[in-house]
Parts: sequence; C-alpha cells; structure tokens
Amino acid sequence: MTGQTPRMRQKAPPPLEIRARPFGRRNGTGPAPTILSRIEQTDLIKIATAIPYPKGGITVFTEGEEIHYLYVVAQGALRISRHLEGGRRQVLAFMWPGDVCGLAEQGHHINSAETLTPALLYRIPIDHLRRLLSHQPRLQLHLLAKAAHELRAAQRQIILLGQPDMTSRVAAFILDLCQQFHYFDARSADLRLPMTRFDIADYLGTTPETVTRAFTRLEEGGVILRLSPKHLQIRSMPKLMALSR
Amino acid sequence: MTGQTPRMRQKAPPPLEIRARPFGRRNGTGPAPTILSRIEQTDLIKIATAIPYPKGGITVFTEGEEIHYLYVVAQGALRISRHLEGGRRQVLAFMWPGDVCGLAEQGHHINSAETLTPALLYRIPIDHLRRLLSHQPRLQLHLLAKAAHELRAAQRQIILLGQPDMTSRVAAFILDLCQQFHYFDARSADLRLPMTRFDIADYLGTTPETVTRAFTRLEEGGVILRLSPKHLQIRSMPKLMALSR
DNA sequence: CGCAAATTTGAGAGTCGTCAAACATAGTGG
DNA sequence: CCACTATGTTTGACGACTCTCAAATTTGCG
Repeated sequence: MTGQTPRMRQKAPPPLEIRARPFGRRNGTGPAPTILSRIEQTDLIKIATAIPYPKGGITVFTEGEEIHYLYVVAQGALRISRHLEGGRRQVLAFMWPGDVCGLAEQGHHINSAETLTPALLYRIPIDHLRRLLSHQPRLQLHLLAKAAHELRAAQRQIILLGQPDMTSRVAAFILDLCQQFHYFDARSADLRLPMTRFDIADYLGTTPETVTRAFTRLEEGGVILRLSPKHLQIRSMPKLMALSR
Repeated sequence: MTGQTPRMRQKAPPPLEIRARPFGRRNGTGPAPTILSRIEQTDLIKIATAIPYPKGGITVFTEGEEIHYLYVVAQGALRISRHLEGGRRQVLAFMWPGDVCGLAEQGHHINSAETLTPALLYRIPIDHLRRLLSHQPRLQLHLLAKAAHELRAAQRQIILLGQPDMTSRVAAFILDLCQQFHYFDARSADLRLPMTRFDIADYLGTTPETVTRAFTRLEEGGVILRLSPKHLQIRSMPKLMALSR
C-alpha cells in the first residue's frame, strides 16, 4: 500500500460541450481532474454522499449486484474488472479522481470495482439521479461528456492491447500512468504504481511474469529504473514514447 | 463484395432508460436494432439527411478532419479505425445498423470510418444537434444510452483482446458477429463476414495469417465450416461458446 | 525481527509474427 | 463468354517471444 492521500486540485473548468476542446493530449487520460470540480458545481453534489474507503483492496461493488449508486472517484484509485468463465480476470480500467464508474452498466453491475489505495468516493443514488436527469439538460451533457471520456479511455486500451509486443504494451501503459499527476511527479520523474503486477497483467492481457520481464527489459534499455516494485523512475521519456507506439 | 442490401427490421422499442433492461445478452452486441427505430421517433430524424454509400470501401470521415456531422448507421456495416505511428492500424469497432459514430470524438475526428458494404447513413449536423440537445432531455438520454452502448461494446472488445489464445479470440469474434442478424441466419447457421482477414486481424491485434490459421483450426475442430472466405457456417454453437471464454 | 505475500528469475514447450510462395476469387476488358 | 489481373486467402518454414511451472529472492507489514 502506498499510503498516499492525494489531494484534488482545481482548474478553470472548460466550456461544457461535448466537442469543445481542440485536441486531447496525445495518449493522455483526458480532462479527468477538471471534471471533479465540475461535479461539485452541479446539483449532483447535493444528492451525493462522500464515502471513505480507508485502505486498498476494498470492494465497492461486484458484478451481478443490483445497481443502486453511481460512483465518482474523489481521491485514490480503483480497479474495474470482470471475471470470465475460464477463471481469467480482465481488468477493464483503472479509475482516477474525476472518473465515473458504472455508466456502461444497466440494472445489474456487469463489472466489479475495488479500491487500489485508500479512496474517497462520491456515491449518488441512481433513483435520485434519474429524477434529476429528466429536468437538467446541463447535467445530462455532463454525464454524456463523461461517457465519451470513458469511451476514449476504452479505445486507448484497445490500442494498447492491440500491440503484439509486450514491451511496447507495458511502455504504453507506463506512459498512460504518467498522466495521473497524483502518482507521477514530472520534475523528479518518479512514478508510483498503486497496482500489483497481477493487476497490470490482467489489464494488459498477459501474465505477471511477462510484465516483470518487460520491466526488466525497459530497465536494461535505460528507459526506467525500478527503485522498488511499485516505485519507478522514468529515465528517458523520449525512449518511452518511442517504444509505446 | 457481398452485394447485400440488408433491410432494417423493427421491434417494439424498450423503455427509454439507461439502466432499464434486466441483463444484456451474453456476449451480445446489445439492443442496436431497436435504437434505429427510436432514432426515427425522435426529432433527430428531422435534421438528419440519409446519405447512400453505393459500395464498400468508401471513406465516411478521416482522422484529423474537423467534425461536422454525427452519423447513425441505417443499413450496411462500417469499420472504425485509427492509424498508429508504427504504420500499424487498429480497428476499433465495426458498426452496424443503429450504431452511432463519433460520440467519443471532440472537435476533430480521431478515428476514420469506411464502409465495408453498401450502406445508408443518417448524417446529422453537429451544430443543429447541439442546439437541439440543450432543449431536449429525451434526446440527450437517448445519446447517453448510445454512448453507454458503445462503451459496453468497447469493453467487450477489451475482453476479446485480453485472450492470450488467438483461436479463442477469433471464436469470440465470430460469436459477436452472430448477434448481427443481418449477417447471421440463425436457422441455417450461415454467417456472412463483410470484412476481410486484414480487417479482422487489425481488429484482433494480430496478422491475417494468424486469423486464417485460427479459422483453419476451428474448421478442423468441427466448430465452423468455410463455404467461402466470407461465408461461414456454424457447425457447433456450443463448441464456439466454449472456446470463446 | 519474522512471516506471508509479491516479485523476480530460470528452463522448456508451444504459439505467434515474419517472410515467402501457392492458390482462389472477383472484377475487368477483350 | 472467357481470359486476365489484382486482390485477398491459405499454407509452409523458421526464429522470437510468451505461457507455464518452479524456485529463489525481495518486499512490506505485524
């Protein structure tokens, strides 16, 4: 456990439009942090309850469960996964402050969510939300923008998984993580990984051993340095970006 | 080219809610066909223009282009792809009647879309749409539901790409195609593939040769029969489902 | 400090990507 | 109508990589 208590940061909210923004950051995880502040500007916050999760490894919801709430990450990180018939587990996404869980689900959860670190989540009763939605076009646009954001994130992962070469996949994964400023310090180039090798493997569709070997190769290539299993230092961002294509 | 001219079929539209429906079909492509009829019930149709694309291989839009329209597939099939730096192409999705393109894009297209077959698309000017959206909560909910649907589709593909075994990937892909009733006749178990081996390979993150080898193995295992490269017959649906896990 | 869990490394079998060539198909023009 | 051609598909061979199983090592926590 990293024991981080990431604080949220505020930015000037961009205009509330779907198409707005000129261009997303290359490989960026998008405008997640700004969304949080927006959530707090909307009426959503009035019906939301902030729920603290004191440590990592806590289940937020499980696949099959009936849906009662929509969750918005305020602090910390989540793992969204689905258990497949063969016993395999696919990690569909990692969620960061500002991300919304459960938009693609209907009636019952099809995915599970667990905390990776201590976390704070906004919990919004679905019934209230539905009532609010029918009268608040702004709120709907907001959610639509969130859904579009999640969709872009999913597309990034599809591209990631499309890489045949595992070293490239891991490189692209690390690069994506570098967009999470709570876990990446751009000045010192220090990157904290809140998840295990198993999580990474299940996210990238491979095994923990192969992930480790990819890390080893990246280290040998002078791309990264492993200060500890969950604490990396990016030695060469250009090399990382070259690899992740 | 298959030369198909698929007609659309109407169903009773389900209630217009995000969470509605009890449970999505296993591995299903979701409620796509019903959406079409809904599109036609909304005011969306009033500002939409039906554009015919007489054959496959026509570009609808290209990445980098400014966004002017939102597209809804009325008939035919589309390929959504992105060209990566290494010269690789990732096919992000195939789109079928009722599917909406461009929900995850902002300002400029980040993906390209081409027809796989002759197609008919509804083209909706983005400016008009935006004006309409600000006053029509129902329409927004509609789009939100569409975005959620696309997200689920993306998650299915993530799970698909997570399969380490290529035969399973192809099996899961075929199973997904069987949900497209314009291309799959459940009675005769005939399945038409509107896309090439290259398209399938770029969708599954592999090469055309490997896709072919997977087809060969499936045929040897009595799962499918290749009547022609783009015309399959499902010999054993249970085997197909067992493989695709 | 000690222990359980996670990570890393090693060895062998199988699979995939690459390159190359044979084959089939569809569309074209004579 | 048929031959021709370009495109798409299938098969083969080989090297590289990944998965599996196993063991050694390190880490993090009580």
